[in-house]
Amino acid sequence: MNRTASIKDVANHASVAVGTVSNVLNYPDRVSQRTKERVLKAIDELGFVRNDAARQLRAGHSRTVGLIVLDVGNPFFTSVVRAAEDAASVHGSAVLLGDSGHDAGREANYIDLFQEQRVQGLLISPVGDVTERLDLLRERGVPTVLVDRLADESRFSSVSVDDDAGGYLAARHLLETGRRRLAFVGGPTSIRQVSDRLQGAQRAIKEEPDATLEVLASEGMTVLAGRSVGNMLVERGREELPDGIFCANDLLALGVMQSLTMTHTFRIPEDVALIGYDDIDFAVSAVVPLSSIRQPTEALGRTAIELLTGEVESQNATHRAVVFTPELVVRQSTGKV
Amino acid sequence: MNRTASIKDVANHASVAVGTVSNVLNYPDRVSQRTKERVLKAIDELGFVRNDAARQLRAGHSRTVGLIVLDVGNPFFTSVVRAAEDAASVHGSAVLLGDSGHDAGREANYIDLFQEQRVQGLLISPVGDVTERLDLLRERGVPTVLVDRLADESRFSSVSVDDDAGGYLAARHLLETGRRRLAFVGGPTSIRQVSDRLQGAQRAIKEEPDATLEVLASEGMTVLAGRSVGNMLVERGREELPDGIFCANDLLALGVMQSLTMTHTFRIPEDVALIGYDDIDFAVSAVVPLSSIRQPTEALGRTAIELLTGEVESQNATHRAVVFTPELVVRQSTGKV
DNA sequence: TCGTACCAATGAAACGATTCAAATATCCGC
DNA sequence: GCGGATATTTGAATCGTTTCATTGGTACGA
Repeated sequence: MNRTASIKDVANHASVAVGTVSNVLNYPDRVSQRTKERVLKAIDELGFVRNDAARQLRAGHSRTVGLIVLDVGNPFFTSVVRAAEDAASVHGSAVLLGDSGHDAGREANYIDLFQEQRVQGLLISPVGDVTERLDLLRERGVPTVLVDRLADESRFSSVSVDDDAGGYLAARHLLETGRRRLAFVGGPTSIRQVSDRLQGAQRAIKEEPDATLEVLASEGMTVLAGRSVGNMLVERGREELPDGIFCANDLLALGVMQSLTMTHTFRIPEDVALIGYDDIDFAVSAVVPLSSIRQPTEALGRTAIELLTGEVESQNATHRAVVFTPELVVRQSTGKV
Repeated sequence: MNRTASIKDVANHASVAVGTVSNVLNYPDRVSQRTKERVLKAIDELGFVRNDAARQLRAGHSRTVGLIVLDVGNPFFTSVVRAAEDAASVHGSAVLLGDSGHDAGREANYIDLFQEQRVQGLLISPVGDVTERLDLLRERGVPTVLVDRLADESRFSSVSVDDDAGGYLAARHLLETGRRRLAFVGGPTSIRQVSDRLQGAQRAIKEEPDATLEVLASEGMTVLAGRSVGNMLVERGREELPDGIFCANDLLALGVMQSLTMTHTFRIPEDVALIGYDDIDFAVSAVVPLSSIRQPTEALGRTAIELLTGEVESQNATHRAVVFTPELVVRQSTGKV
């Protein structure tokens, strides 16, 4: 088997020194036209491909950035990943993607792997409290940016989305379309996102003296959990029904929608308005297109890379915690009555 | 800034030779207990982390495998990726993931990147016809396995799922539950998956003399496309309605289901049975839980890695095209009447 | 005491790229 | 045709690891 050609083989084949070949690759202007052509021809004929390991050994660092997310299957992260890849490629870096799947062990494996790869920096949506691990990384010169988690600015930079603001936005929208007896569906409240969104909603309610907010705890954040909450509402009957429902994510909202429409008891949005959170692809193609709160995932990914690049370039850059504000997407499910 | 410690620093700190440190790392049995302890202590104190670039430069190859998929957001691929990662880690390799997003340019970038990284091999779900590119790779000693595409066994190994068999399975199931006037929804037929699944369905129909299959072309494979087909069926009225519908994917099926149930004109499965394809997460939580055809994604990912590992180890292994058979998942939407 | 095994530890060479000081070639004006 | 400036090319040194032939020690039997 013919081992892949090295820069030395190219140099021999083109009858030049190895340094010249390297210059053709990295500083084409330093090389005369004639020589350049000869070298490029040799590269082509031998099918030469740079060996990144040697490059990076000499350079002392790689041109890659590590990114560890909780779940690549989650559209939220998929979108963040894509934006990060695009932003990184602008800086001439590639992204090494790791999926921890909410598993601290897998997460640790990726951190180790990325350290061995000498990534320039790490973007991580951490499973639990890994700040100690990350402190260690930082001491070793691997800057880290937390994704979708607010960080103590004295230690790390971070990019996150303001869930309280999102909750406010959703509730405020229901109020502005004339609803007064609101309900919040979500759970368990131990999930930070759930409690923050609820808190935002409560803040909006306080601004309207005649408005009320009832909290309906769900068992998880799935379609089925939403459906059982919905069934419960249907049994209550028209008198007791809220006129606006805010679900902590779109899956719950779709479940609630199924219960309400399936039994033909209530109409959306005439009898009750419904709004979700996350703006997943399905929201637009629900039976009644679902209003939702969209998170600026592209901005998250892009900004994460930019913060990281900043820290890579100047070692003692101060850290920044960037918080994005989500956006209201109005569809038929919260239409005016 | 204190540069990360090298094996040389560890050797000095522990007063041993570099070779000994290397042995502690790679062949612990060759080193005496006392020395091993001293070295490990030094490693710990200096926070030494292996430099993978140097390792791989010396070794001549990396311990990574490249995997390029069409869309990481697609649950099908997400699952394949996860299985591949797990299988690779058993072999002590890591997976570098690339998302081409159906874009030939991005795909080419990843191929280049992975080649520079000297991946051991490449798993790819190709955008178009990249067999020429891949032939080149093969010549340069980078074995390649095609994923979700049947390959000419004389050139490449591949793992794929038998869509014809899946189509047969779906139609056969409808027939076995007593349906006779079937409809196939899907399009455009230029998509191989669509035509294969249709072909399988037609095969099943031929086995039942009194059964018919009508083909309803859809504009794409989305929920909305399904809904417009569904609306068309509703307008036809009860006389003309098929009693079993097979949709080329679950999104279409969900759209059809919305149309039929939303108008309260027809009941599923009493008036018409409905089956989809892919068994996405949503299938189970549809208004009427959707029967579907599940593809063995874990087996795909695992087998892809195994085929690749085989080719990595013995250069001139013969190629194999492994075709998996999908599986029927019965839920309420095709219940017996 | 010597010879033979065997076990541990050593350290130079190699992997393939980049860098940079030094050597050489080319060009210009006179 | 020359001096000096500039442009091009050269090749040894370097990055951090693994490998492996060699050396140094220790134990044992004769």
